[in-house]
Amino acid sequence: MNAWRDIDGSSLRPQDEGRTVMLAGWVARRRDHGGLVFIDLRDERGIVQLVVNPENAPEAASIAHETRNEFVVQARGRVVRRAPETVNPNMATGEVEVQVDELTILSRSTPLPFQLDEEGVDETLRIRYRWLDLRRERLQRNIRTRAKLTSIIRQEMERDEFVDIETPIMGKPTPEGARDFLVPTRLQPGRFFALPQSPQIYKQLLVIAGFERYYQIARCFRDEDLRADRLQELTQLDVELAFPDQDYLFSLIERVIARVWRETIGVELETPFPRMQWQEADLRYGSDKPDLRFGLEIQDATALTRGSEFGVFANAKAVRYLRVPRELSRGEVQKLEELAKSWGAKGLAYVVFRADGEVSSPIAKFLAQDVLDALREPGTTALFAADEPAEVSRVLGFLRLHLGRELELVDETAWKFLWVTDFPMFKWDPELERWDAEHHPFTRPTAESLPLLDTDPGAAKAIAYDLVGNGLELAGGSFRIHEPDLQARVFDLLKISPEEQRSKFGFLLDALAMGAPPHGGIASGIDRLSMALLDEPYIRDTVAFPKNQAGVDPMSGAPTPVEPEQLEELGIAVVAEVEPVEK
RNA sequence: GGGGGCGUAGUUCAGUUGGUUAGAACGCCGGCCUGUCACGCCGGAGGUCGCGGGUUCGAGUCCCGUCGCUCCCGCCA
Repeated sequence: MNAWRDIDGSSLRPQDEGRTVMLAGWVARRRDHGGLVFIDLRDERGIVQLVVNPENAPEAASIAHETRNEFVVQARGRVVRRAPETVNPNMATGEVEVQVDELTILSRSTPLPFQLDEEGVDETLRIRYRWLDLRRERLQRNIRTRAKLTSIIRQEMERDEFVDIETPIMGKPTPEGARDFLVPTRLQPGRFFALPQSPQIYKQLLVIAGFERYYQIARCFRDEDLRADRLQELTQLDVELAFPDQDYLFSLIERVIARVWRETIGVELETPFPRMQWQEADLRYGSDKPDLRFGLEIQDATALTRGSEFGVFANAKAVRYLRVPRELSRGEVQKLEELAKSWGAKGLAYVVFRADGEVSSPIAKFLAQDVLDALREPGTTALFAADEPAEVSRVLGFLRLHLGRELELVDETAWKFLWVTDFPMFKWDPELERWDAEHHPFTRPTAESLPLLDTDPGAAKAIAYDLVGNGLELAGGSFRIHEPDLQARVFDLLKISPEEQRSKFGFLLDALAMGAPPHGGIASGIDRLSMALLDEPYIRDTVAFPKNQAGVDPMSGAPTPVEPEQLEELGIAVVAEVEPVEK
């Protein structure tokens, strides 16, 4: 517990008895008793109790009945040591109280729209009155810890001589990736800047420009749907360096994270973090960000069920299963199947191996005895997905996470970090009938994968990596292509025409052609890192002024319609139906 | 774009198979008590049950629509 301090910054301690002090803060609680008024005064460091004789300070009595309102008062008084028997160890107020000689109300408060000690308050209300919500202890902790986090990041980055360089917020729309937020401009009516989804191209240009070690704590914007762990406006540590070395880059990030964990929450992380290739993560966990706080790994049964009479198994490219360490009821499995279907599964086959040796399953009769024997593990349920390998991975990956939570398999006390490496270069987009960059179009293929770009792009691997912590993607990066001809080949694969390449990335291609060193980097979402660090289920509570899930700020009302004159200047006509501007 | 959950007092919530005047706690207002600290005691104000429509003798409750919030899928290089 931090000590309460005098307005001059010195601490208040029992040995200060008799000292005259001046205090200012919020009234957290007040009571009156024995002709005295007791006020719990709160500042950012803690709570101290003021004892006021209303004869000395009539203002204290005037706030007598409003027990929850947040008055701001200033008080002058003497420090009094409290008799040990009068100190309630459960109470926030400590060994010291202040006998007040003079009390001034600096600021009054209306009744609050919600109480600060109440849980589960409607989020719209919390964001609308964010200045109140932020007074809560948990939010104070979150925002202050986040500040500590960015401070440590800067110290560590600068220790390794990375240079902090700002890049434009108003830039060029990006054809790949997320939807852009657009910014019109009066000087060029009808044209738009885009807010950066990341400073990707700028950071490459900076390294090409001779800043061999660049970093920035950058704002990024993506006009996509929000989630409990996703914001539209996010902050990331952005890092790029020339002549990159993956081991160095990993150790740099590990050093930052280990120090943050140690100095903010007192947790000693073991470094270096383990590494796992993407393919292994996909097979064992059905995810590129596996949560290693529990087992329940995906098992393969493709070969085993190849000759099965069960057509779904016999014909599927992949048959895999999760072994649930329980005998699930039919109702439970049905619920799981519905979930699996909502994730795109065609069905969910299951076999319950009862503790007594019995097998209960609608598909058991189609499975040969030796197959059942091979799978048998009494007291468990095997849940099967059979489909294309990618589909099976996806569905079982979701199912694994769901079961981990549902069956409380997750070790909530654990910190499980790992690097996922060797991502594929591309994934096939069946709708657009073209390859899509798994990471981004500037990602460097591994040397071994270069020949595959022509023969089998789907098998090509990238020098790309993610840092995963407790199932959250906490950082991601890659080495970049620094040869213009290789970059053009990758653009070709992504079906970006030469004309498009020129118009959209001409400046990058030009820069690559003028002596670009090998380079690469990493970016780490500060919001999500804070979320992991603080064990916050909602990323919004790591941000001082978040927007709601609809991307609206209930506090200011933004975004709002604008005056017709403003649109006129910008050369914009709005076709959406919106309420006119509120005056 | 799709699916789930929620919407009742300022706040958090309860509200039975549809049935008198819709409740509790906290907060707020008034009074009392008086070294209190989740203070206590007495009293009071406060509700378009999100909105619209329907079924019914009767709807907070059932049905349809709609809006808002939230969680998830898609999407997020």
